Parts: sequence; structure tokens; C-alpha cells
Amino acid sequence: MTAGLRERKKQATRLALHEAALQLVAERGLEHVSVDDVAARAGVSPRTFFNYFPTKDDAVVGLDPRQAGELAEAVRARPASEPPVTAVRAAMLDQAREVAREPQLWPLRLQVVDAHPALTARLSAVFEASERALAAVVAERSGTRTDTDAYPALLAAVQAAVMRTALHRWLASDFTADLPALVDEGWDLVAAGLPAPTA
Amino acid sequence: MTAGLRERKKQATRLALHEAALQLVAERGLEHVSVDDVAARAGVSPRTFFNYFPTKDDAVVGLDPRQAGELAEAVRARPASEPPVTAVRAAMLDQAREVAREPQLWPLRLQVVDAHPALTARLSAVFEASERALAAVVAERSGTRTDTDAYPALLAAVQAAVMRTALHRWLASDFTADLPALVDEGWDLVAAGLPAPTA
DNA sequence: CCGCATGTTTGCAGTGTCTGCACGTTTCTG
DNA sequence: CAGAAACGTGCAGACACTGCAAACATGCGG
Repeated sequence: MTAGLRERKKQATRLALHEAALQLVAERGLEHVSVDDVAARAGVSPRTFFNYFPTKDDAVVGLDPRQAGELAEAVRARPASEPPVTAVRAAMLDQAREVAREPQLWPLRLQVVDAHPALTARLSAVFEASERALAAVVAERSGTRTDTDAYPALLAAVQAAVMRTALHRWLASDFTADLPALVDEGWDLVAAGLPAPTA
Repeated sequence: MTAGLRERKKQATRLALHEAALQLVAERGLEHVSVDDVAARAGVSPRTFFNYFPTKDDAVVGLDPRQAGELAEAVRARPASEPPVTAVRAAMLDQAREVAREPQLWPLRLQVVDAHPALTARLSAVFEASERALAAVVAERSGTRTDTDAYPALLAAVQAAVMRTALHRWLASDFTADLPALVDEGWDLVAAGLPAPTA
């Protein structure tokens, strides 16, 4: 399972850079942290930093573009008999459980990102890539097209809306709330067509 | 109505910079346009560029942060008897009509933004500011809270999802489709709880 | 255990973004 | 028609990011 030494070292360096960036920004704020600082704390040269992340912001967010397709794959793996919303909802719950299982990194990530609009934008970019992949899978499953029909893109966009909202409420609860439950609650509201509350 | 000369000049300069940025990026691509180029075409010094836009990307997108609160204000102005979804939907249709009324700028903007992921992120930032303002108004109207309840943030996020999807389909139709109709169609799907199509 | 092929790290030089500061010019107010 | 306030501009400098070429580490066949 453990690939060669080379591969393990690369993963370690990547994680070291991400954690260094995250901690430094949490301490001093985004604009008071330079790439040189991050590289120094991670123990590599400044030039090496850019072998791992294309921008400073990406290192702070620390999400692989590869992860963007994960949700879409999970949806594709679900039984074709399920309606799209059901499949997406189930896949999302799995994903929420994964996130909640990492109680060190994710809360810090969310706090730091929330405090800096520039990072929020970067995170949105990852979400959008994920959305596109999801829309494609939904189109497949529902026999629609991503470019002309509203359904796939809309379902993917709403999925992202539910996830973002849940993550934000998780943050607001200081990570005491149960993330999957927040996701579920969001989907219940959507499934009901967003009726006025306390009605 | 026309404010003083000073104010009019500022608006003109701002627009000139935005249009210069938009055209140049459409011609050459984002990375082959420098701030100096944009300033030169707009007829101001490079230093002045930064008196109007904090970054190059912002000049291309060209949206005032002030506009972020417009939708929220429009919702606040609607009769309190309307359910939140109805009020938001109506305000959004007005906004879509406004956008469709600018058949020069918006299509070019959308094409250019769509072609450059970095700009998409910038546009997302504007949407998010708008979302926050909208969530606050929805919370007011529905007697809920933005930090603990799911409803306001979720409605705001779904609104953004509907708008983004509609804009993207408008682009995909080469701007031949009717934007307000696309918005309507999106809301119909959401109101029905996103049922599987062709059902 | 050696040495070559390949992938990784690093330094260096250069371009471009963006900021603070100081100064001259234009618009506004009375 | 002043004096105040706002605006435009040049300059110097910090920082982000890239291409290139030279060290360096690792994996692999002998």
C-alpha cells in the first residue's frame, strides 16, 4: 500500500506546507504571511513551494483538484434505480462523515478560510470543479444534457449550496454540531421546496 | 440627478477601465494583458488603475461591491405578507430583467469570465457578499437567525445557485434565450423539490 | 554494490502585481 | 476667487510567481 519512498516524501512535504500555511495564517493573518515564511516553517526552499502549490492561497486551502471528482464518482457508484436527488444526498452524507472524521484539519481550515474572502473564493473554485463533474454524472443518470437542460447543473449547484451552508453552520456551532445531521436538515428543506419556516 | 463633474468623471474612468480590461482580455487572454496595458487603453496612468480597482481581476469582472446589497434591498422592499421564497423569486426576476437589458456588457462579461477560472472565483466572491446580505434580510422577514437556523443561508445559497445556473444556460444559448424565463424555470424545479426529470 | 536514468530540490534572474508616500493639479465650497 | 478637499501621477519597494540550469536523491539493471 505504501508506495515508494519518493511518493511518501512528496505527500509529507505537501502536508507540511499545507499545515505550515494554515497555522501561520491562523496566527498572523493572510497578508502577514509570505511564501518564504511558509517554506521556512515547512523546511524547504521557497522555490520548492511552487512545485507543490500554484499559489499561496492554494496552499492554505490545501485541497487537491483531484478531490473535485470524488463526489461525482460516489454518485456514479450508487444504484441506477435511485432518483438523482436520493443518490446525490446519500453520497453527500458519506462525504460529510469523512470530513467530520478529520477533527483537526477541517475546523482550522474552515476558520481560516472564513476569515479571508480571498480564500473563500479559492474554495469556491474547488467546489465549482466538483459541481461540473457532478452535473455530468447527473446528466448521465437522468438522460438530460448539461448544456441545454436546467436539471443537472441546478441539482449540482443546489448540492453545493447545501454543503456550504452545512459547513458554515458547523463552523458557527464551533464544531459541536453533527455535520451529517446539518446536511440532512438542509436537504429536507430543499426537498420540501424551501417553505417559510414555523409555518 | 447628474452629480457633480467630479463624480461623473470618476464613473467614466471606472467604466473606461472596465471596458478596456474586458476587451483586452477577450482579445488576448487574461495572462497576456497587464495592468499597464489596461491603463494605457483607458488613458490613465498605471498608478491610477489601482485607485479604481484593487486587483486586475476585479477590473475585468467590473462589479461594484456596492451592487452586492441590491438584491437584498429589493427583497426588503417587497410586501411583508409574501413568503420569503416568493419575495426572493420576484426580486430575482427584476434583477434578471435588468441584466438582460444590457445586451453589450453582460454577454461579453460572462464569456470572458467563463473562459478564465480565476475570474470565476472573483465573481463568486461578489455573489457571496450578495448572499450574506440576502440571508440577513430573509432572517428578518422569517424571524430566524443567520447563524443558527438553516433557512436564511440556505435560501440565499439556493438563490445564487439558480442565478448562476440561469446565467450559464444563457451563455450556452449564445444569449438567444430569455434570461428571466431561465430563472423562472430554475425556481419551478426548486419549488418542486428537484424531482427526477421526465417523471 | 555500482552507475545510469529519472524525478526532485534549489538558486538565480526576471516579470508583473500591488502598496505607501509625496507632490502637483483639478474640482468643490463659501 | 481663495482655501480645502479630492484626485492623478511618479517613484521606490515588497512580494508572488516563472523559466532555466545546476546539484541532488531515488529507483533500477547489472
